[in-house]
Amino acid sequence: MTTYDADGITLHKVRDYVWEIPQDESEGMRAPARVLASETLLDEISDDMSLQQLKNATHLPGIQKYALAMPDAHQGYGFPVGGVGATDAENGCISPGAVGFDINCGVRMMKTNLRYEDVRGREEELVEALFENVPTGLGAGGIFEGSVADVNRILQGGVEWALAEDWAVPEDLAHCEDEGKRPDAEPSKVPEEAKQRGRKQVGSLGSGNHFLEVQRVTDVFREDVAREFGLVEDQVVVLIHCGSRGLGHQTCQDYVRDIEKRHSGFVDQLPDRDLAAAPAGSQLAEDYYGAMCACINFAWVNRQLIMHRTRQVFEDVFDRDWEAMEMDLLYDVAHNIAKKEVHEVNGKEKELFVHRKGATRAFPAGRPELPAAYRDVGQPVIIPGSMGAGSYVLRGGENSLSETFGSTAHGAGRTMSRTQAKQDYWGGDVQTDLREQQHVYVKAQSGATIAEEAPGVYKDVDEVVRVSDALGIGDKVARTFPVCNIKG
DNA sequence: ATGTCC
Repeated sequence: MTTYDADGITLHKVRDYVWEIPQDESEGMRAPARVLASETLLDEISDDMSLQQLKNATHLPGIQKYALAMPDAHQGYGFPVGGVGATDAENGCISPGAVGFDINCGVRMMKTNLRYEDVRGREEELVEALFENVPTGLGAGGIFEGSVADVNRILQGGVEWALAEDWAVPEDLAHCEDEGKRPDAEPSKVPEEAKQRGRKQVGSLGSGNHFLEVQRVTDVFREDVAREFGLVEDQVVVLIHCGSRGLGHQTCQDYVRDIEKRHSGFVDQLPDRDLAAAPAGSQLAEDYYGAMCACINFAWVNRQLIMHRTRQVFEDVFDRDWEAMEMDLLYDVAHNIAKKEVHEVNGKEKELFVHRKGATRAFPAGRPELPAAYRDVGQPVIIPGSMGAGSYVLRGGENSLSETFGSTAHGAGRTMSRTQAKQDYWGGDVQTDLREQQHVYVKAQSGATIAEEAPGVYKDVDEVVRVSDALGIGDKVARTFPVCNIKG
C-alpha cells in the first residue's frame, strides 16, 4: 500500500487523489479522515497544521463517514480552511470554528455581454470608477447605512430585502444559493454588538483576500455546460468576493465564548478548544444555527448591493443601461457555512449539519435545492484564484454526493502567512509587475493588502481544479483572467 | 477574516 508520511501522521492512498488517515479509536477519533489531493498539493497541505486539525475534526461527536480536506486546504482556526465535516443534526454537534469567523464568506459572478476588446484600454478608468463607488477596506462605511431595525430586516429577509428596496431584480434571487435567503434565520439570536457593527457595513468589501475583479473568460472546457451558464470566450465577467464583515465575526466570536462557557464538559473532550462545538439539540446549538443563518443572509445582501452598485458603475463608464449590457448574476456561492442537508450515509438518508469551511457546495443535476436554471445541469461552482492566475467556473460533479457531501474546493489556498508575505513582497512592486507583465490593473486601500495577496502566496489554482475535475466532484467549465481588481 | 487587543 502506498503511504505518505507527514510528520507523525500517516496517510494511506485509497486511489488517485484520495488519501486516508485511518480511524484510531484509542486516540478518540470517531471516523477516519480523507484528504483529496495530488502529491504536489499534499506536500503543501502537510506543511502547516491542517492535517492535525483535520484529524482533530474526527473527534467531533456525530461526525459522519470521514472528515474531509479539499485540495486547497490550509490551516485555519481549529478546523482547516478547505475542510468539510458532516455531523448528525439530531445527535451530533455544531461547531462555529468549522464554519469560520467570516460567516458566508463567498463569491458571486455577474456576467456581461461585453467582450474583452470593449474594456481593453479602459482598465484605468474602470478600476478608478469601481474604487470610487464600492467601499473597500476597514471602517470605510457601506453602500447602505441604516438602523438596527434595518439590519434586522436584512438578517431576516436576505436578498428579498434587497429586492424590496430596489437593490435587486427578481432574477438575482433566482440565481443565488438558497435564493439569497436562509429561512432558518433568527435575527434575535444575533448579538446586539454585531448588529451595531453591521449597520455601517451593508455593501462593503472589507479587507484581506476580499476583492471585486473584472475578468475575461480565457478558456471554455465544457461547451455544453458553458452554454447553459451563458459563458463564452472573451466575455467580460465580474467576480465579487466578500462576507459578513464585522457582523459575522462578532457573532462567531460571541458564540465560541458562550459554548466554551456553557458546554465546557463537552468542549473539554475535544483535542482543541478552538473546535468548540455545541451538542445538537441544545439551546445554544439552536441559537447559533439561527444566528449563523441570519449572518448568511447579511452576507448575501452585502454581495448583492456591491453587485448592483457595480451595474451602476458600468452604466456610467460605458454609457449604456445595465440591462442592455446583460449584467446578470450567474450564481452566488457560500464558502463558509453550515447547513442542514439530507445525505445518504450507509444507505440511509440522514439529516446532517454539513460544515463547509473554505469549501463550496457542488451539487450535481437533480438535487432539489438547485434553482430551476441549473437543476438539469448542476450548479455553478465559482473558485477564485489569485490576481496573477485567474479563476474558474466549475459545475457540481456527479461524484460529489458520494465523496464529499456535495462539496469541492473554494480557491487556491494560501501557502504563505500574511506576515511572511509582507516581508517577502512590497505592494507597489506587486502592483507594477501585475500591470506591466500581465496587464492586470489593481487598486487597493493599502499597499500591505496587495503584498499579502501577491500571486506568489497562493497554491496553483490550476492544480486544485485539476484534482476536483479528476475526482468528478466539480467539473471544469471555464477559466477567467483578471482585467482589473479593487480590494481593501 | 476582523473597529488585526476588552
